[in-house]
Amino acid sequence: MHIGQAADASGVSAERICYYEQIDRIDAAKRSAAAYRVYNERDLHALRFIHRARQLGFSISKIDTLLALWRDRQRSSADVKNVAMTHVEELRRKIAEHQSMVDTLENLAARCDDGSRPECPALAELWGVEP
Amino acid sequence: MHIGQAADASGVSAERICYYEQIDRIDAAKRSAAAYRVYNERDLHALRFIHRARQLGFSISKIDTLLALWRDRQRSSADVKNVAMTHVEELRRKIAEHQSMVDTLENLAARCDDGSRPECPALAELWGVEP
DNA sequence: CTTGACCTTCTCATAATGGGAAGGTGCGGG
DNA sequence: CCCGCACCTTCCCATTATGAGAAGGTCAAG
Repeated sequence: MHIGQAADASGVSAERICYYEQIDRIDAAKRSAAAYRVYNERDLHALRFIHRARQLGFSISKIDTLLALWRDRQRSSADVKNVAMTHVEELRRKIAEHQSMVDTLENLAARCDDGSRPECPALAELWGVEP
Repeated sequence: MHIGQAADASGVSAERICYYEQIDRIDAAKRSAAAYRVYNERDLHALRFIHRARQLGFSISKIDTLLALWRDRQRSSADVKNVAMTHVEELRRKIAEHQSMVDTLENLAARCDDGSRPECPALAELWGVEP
């Protein structure tokens, strides 16, 4: 199986697969006589794992940790859970930040006239000039 | 006022100020005899505006739009509000994405044993192997 | 054999910032 | 008056994760 098929089957684009290989996030694929990368089912599993973890917002370096835990037969569930929960806390922090931006902006917008007069108290406030 | 003081007074680091100038986001500062950048109160206003807008999550290019609206005497409140509300929608979309990641991860984690046995259903599921 | 789809590597680009090197400047103290 | 330190200048590289493109090699079908 060549890289294009592996990309289609895993959801990870061919360019990304090359990139992951380049930064040693995945093992270098075996090569055909013509130096084409060749993938097997096991490789596909790794790619699908990475795809899924990216969807869940894990950074590439965290995925590295997760893959290491997976390879480590002595890994404990608690370790995995720790990584996941640390990540959840980061996500929650970002959510809170974004929510606070939304709140502030809606407050500003509520005071921004819908009409076409040029004065906009909200913009003025952003600008640092009280209306 | 030199760049360091402008940075302290505006909350925008000196490097960022140079960067914004470089990409034409702000007007090039006047220069002293020794080619030092010199800032006045008006410049500070612009920098503070940018700082505030960054805190609210606006991208640099959206800030460009906002600054253009500010400079445009014909601007309408509605235009400003549109930019802000489009941004709010983006923020909300990100919040929803992150929240859905959190939900998925907490579901997985709930099924991940706290103990030290090596099996972790959550990781296995990520890996694509049903437990 | 030709054609088109696919593969290779290398390079550049993105967004926004941090950091450093090499060199010039401003100013207060000795 | 000069020293030294803090500050400034420009230029360049690194980051994160990915997209895109060029120039060239390969495979398979017609």
